[in-house]
Amino acid sequence: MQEFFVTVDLVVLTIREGRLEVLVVERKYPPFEGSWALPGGYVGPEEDLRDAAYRELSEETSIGAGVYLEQLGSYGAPWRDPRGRTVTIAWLALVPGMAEPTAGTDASDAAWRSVADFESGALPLAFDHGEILTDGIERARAKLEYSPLAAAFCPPEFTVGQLRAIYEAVWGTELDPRNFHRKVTRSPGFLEPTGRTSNVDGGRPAQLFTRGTLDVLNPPITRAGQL
Amino acid sequence: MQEFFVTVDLVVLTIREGRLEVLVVERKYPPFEGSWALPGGYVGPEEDLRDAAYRELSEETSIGAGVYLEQLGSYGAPWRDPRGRTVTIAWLALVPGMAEPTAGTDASDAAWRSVADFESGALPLAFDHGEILTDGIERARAKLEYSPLAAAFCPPEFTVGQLRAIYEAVWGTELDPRNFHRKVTRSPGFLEPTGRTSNVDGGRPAQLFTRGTLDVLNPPITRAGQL
DNA sequence: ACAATAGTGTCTCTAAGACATTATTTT
DNA sequence: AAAATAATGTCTTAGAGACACTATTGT
Repeated sequence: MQEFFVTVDLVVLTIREGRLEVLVVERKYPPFEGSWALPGGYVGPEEDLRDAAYRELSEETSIGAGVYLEQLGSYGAPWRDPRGRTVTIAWLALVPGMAEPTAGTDASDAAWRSVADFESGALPLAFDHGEILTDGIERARAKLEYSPLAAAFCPPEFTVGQLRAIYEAVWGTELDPRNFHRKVTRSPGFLEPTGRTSNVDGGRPAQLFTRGTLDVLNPPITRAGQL
Repeated sequence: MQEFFVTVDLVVLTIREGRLEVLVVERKYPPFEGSWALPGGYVGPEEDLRDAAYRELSEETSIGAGVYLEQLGSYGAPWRDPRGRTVTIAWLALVPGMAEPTAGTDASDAAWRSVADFESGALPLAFDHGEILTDGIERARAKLEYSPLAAAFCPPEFTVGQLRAIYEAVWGTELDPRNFHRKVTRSPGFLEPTGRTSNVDGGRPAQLFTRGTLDVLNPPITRAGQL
């Protein structure tokens, strides 16, 4: 009965300057020395999988509790790691835009890179991390449709305009501000008004909201068929 | 660096006599001797995860190629298996109703049991397989909404009535036959008419269809708000 | 004839998409 | 004043849900 190494790898996405970005680390030792890879590491002897993912996330960013973290899937092709038979459990984390990566404690320098660069081929990744990242991006894009998850990219209080910017960055589309406003404000439980306002973007001050308690958006926000 | 055992476990669902059923095996050795469990087993030294899942499925049922098989998730709580630190990759398989379980080649007797029994607590499962099955059932229910996956439960040619019975069995609801007919026949790519008809259920002969090429149903079939 | 199931059509209502208009701020 | 963004309202249309009605079989 074969024994395996088990790791967790993280697809950490954020929005910075209106772009969807991913956290990558530079590998300092072989294999793939000098390449970019997803952050991750070995699961501890008595550590739960989610705890391992959360620990790796804490080590690479300044992100604390309350981060959105969901399991993405497992990858275990026989030769995916030349050091030995390794199965990795990939996790998807969505973090607010102001999160800063931590300079590498464990043999890595972490940096935000744009997802557009990855998708154009300008950011090759070590191991099968390209496949994992592709799956993570698609998961995030799909989830925005039927869940209020976009708020996970936002600070605790945010405006409808900021929320719309999240959708536009993740989907790479433009959404009608008026229809979007109607949709999210009239979906009960999506947003909770705080009564406060913000005017950081110029123009009329916008109402500030916090995340509501809704967890499934029905009917969904569709990304097909709008320009 | 800890080494782990890695297994695959299968949530195999089917529809028999209008009921949603799950394939379970009786454990013949400790731990959990005599209990029911999900079918599964160890991943081979040079075996891909999907191949391992497919191999276990073939060993337990008469199902051949073309079965729908998707990864459900990984479960790796430290003490989930008393024999040692084990991570399992769970897979969801949907098989047509006539599939028969194979009497246990590897220390198990396989049987179909109704999901209703499981959900009422009448079918306790070994290890954390109850949690895995709960997740698998929910995944199947959710996927029927926005994918043409229900056809995976059907024989190669089927009627709209048979397809509707799948939805009703999986969701435990009743659907309006006329609205359902309109929905599935007017979703381009969902169904391909064969020109043939069937009248096994009495009444007017029904058109036979095969699965179409569609893979995402937009707009979805909703399970909320209909009786 | 009657029961059963298949299939079509019609009506209402919700919500998406397109877009006009007003409101409130900064420059 | 002009530009920018927020917020509300109107119109059209697609599609869900409810349900009447016709079609074609077996008993």
